[in-house]
Amino acid sequence: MMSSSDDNVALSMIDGNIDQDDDMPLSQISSKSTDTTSVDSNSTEGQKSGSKRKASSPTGHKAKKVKRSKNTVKSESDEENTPLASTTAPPPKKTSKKKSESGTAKPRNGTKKSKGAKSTGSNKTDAVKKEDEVAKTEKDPSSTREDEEDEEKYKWWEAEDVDGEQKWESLEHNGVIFPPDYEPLPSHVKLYYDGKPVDLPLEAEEVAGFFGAMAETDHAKNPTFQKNFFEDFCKVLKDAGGCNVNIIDFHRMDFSKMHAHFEMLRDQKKLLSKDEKKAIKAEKDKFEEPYKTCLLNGHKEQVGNFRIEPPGLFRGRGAHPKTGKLKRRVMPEDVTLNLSEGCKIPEPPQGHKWAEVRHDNTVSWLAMWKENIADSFKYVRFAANSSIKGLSDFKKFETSRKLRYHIDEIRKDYTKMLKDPLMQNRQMATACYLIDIFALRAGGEKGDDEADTVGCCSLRYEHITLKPPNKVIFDFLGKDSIRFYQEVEVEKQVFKNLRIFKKPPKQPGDDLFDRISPPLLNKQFQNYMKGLTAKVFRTYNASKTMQDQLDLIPNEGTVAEKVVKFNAANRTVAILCNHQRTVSKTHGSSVQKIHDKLKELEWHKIRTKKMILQLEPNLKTKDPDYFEELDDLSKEDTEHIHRALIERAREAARKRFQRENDKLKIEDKPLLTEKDLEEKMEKVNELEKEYAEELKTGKPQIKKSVTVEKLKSQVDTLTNRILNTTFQLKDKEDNSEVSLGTSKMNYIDPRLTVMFSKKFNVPIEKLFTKTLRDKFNWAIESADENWKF
DNA sequence: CCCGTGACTTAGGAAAGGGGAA
DNA sequence: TTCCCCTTTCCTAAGTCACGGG
Repeated sequence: MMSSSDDNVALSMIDGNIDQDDDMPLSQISSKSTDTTSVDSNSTEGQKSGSKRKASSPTGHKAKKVKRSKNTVKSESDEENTPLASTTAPPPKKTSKKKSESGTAKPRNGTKKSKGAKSTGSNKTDAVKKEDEVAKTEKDPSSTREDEEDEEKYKWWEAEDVDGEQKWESLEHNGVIFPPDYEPLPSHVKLYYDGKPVDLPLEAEEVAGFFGAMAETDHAKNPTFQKNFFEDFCKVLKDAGGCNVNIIDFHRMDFSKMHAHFEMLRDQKKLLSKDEKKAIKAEKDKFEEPYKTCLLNGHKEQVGNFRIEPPGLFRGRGAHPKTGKLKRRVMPEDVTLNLSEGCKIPEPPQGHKWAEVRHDNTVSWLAMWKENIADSFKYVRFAANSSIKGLSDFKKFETSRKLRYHIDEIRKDYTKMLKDPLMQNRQMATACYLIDIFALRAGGEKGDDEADTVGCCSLRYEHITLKPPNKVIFDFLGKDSIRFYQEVEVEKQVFKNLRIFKKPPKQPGDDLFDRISPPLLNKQFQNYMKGLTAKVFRTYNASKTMQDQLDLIPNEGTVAEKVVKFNAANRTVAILCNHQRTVSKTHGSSVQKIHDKLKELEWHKIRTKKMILQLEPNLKTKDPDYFEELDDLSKEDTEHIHRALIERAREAARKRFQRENDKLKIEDKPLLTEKDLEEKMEKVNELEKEYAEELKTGKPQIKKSVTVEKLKSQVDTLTNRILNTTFQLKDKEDNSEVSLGTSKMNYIDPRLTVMFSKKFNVPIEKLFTKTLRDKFNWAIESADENWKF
């Protein structure tokens, strides 16, 4: 499928003379140093040339990653870096913000009015405002900060900025919650092997149980998952002393009894009465209370994940080589706490001790442990509504917002650099283009023991297909193994470059961008603006897109309509960022259901109109438009609807019968008999006959009491419902595989949403859920209807 | 100067909750 | 009022990126 013809031949030379060798994939160059500078990499070359990655499978999956040595091309330094470098015109003003000035300083321009006025008195010296470009004039007496400890939320954005390096002054918390100890299964619930019950030691039973609980999931059917699980299970079993059966083959194990047991437990839980559930919840809440919050600089703040992750089987996403491995139980001895020196240290669980207690105020985690799958750290952190998270979120958006002062120049520069004679620079420019235009992620290198996913810099030969004159088809798995598939048109020069990046001897499995890497890219970006990295482009372009989309919405219509339009704008952003969700298993049927409902509503409406005509036949000539749709439904459709209605009526009758009987049984009264049921059914049968007749004559029966007025109002109601349902259907289909939440939560500057809410008079509750309102409280309180990204 | 480590953001799916239709 | 489905929240995996030490 990689149509080689297009890709490989005739690489029209780019303008400028390009050193032949410069075009050679790095991995092929052996000792010559082409890039003027460098490539003195000979040292490393040896290994490289031999080890180039090959596609290991027809599908083009990588075989193994070889570290590439980046040294090689060192930055062509400076001067020939026309680059993306420097010259950058400094943005207007803006000098102010450096973090360095902790405290004091700054409120450059003030605030937007009013809002602030509410409780706290107004002046926000705050970080938020201070950044505000809108030069409003009010000055701002450096404010008095309130010290009240009001338990109501501490408004960090109205306080002085805090310096960057240090994350907190004081931090006090109650530690973490450990998962409950393993509870052995009842003795009759067992794993079976070759049909025989297995007596497992507790440690192994627990692991078997992890699998048993998920026996019916897709994970459990995945061979890699099974293999990894089985290896770890066998190891645990062996370490625990083995069991009565010699277990050597995963497929001879039978988890069905275990699985049934867990299902039963779940059902049981579901069956608890409302009160019981409530009581359990209350107890749980009470227990968790102390862990939910902590004291940060004297202010109460929420903790995010205060629960240590329970043991289980690792559920990797996509084709993860380690999926199914045992995630071992985390003990207090694995956990490092971080809090203020001198404050009370939370007690570790009975008989245990903490791995370490640290007092590092340059980090923002409360506790940490090492996880055994990827050997990386897990952290207990503040919740999204905390000041620490809020501040860094705010900074993130401010940084991306500043990109607007540089974006023109950046675009100009990379466009120019697309033709640079130096291969590395062309790669750099092309990558910038892709990141900027298609919102690709940076794409760092990944290991063999991770899922094979890519971003910009790690794109490989097989991930793009070129169709002259300038069409590119991207098809690769990105973060979370979500597919990125797009057929797009690109700048002529980008197309040429990509073709060169695929030039032989490159082949499937090879990196397109073999001379650059995210760090290199980011280093260039820093030349334009402090804090500028690849990911900032995603934030910038997402928020910019949102702003532009919102600007197109007319300020009219009902709240519901405006919300729909807002969501449409949101959707544009989500599509830009490729935020997907798997269509729910029930999606197809639920769409079908809405279709059916729609048909039924139409039928109902037509039928009602027919009734009107029966009452007053001359209306048809008076208002032909109104009765135009009378023949819209085919006989088959009508019949189909009739049948569905009848069937539903029967079903309902049966259910009602059942329910009544259940009730009578409890009350110990005589039950209804089959005959009673038949009676009920008889009514339905009559209806059926009525419909059959109606189908023949086309004339519905009319009850005595109806009037034309009543019928007309029924028609109106139906018309409305049809309209609403149609909208609902469209929304559902448009949204079926797009996830709006991720962009709303991470990419769209929340002040845009707040601006929309205020300007369009849409209650913020319609746009932000409770959690998002908490998380973005700073935005809600600081942006007004004129705010601009 | 790497390159591994550490810390932090971003991400989709599962579970829980809640509100509307029957 | 119950039940079901959609929305929200929880969970934790999977990215990005800076930095420090050999």
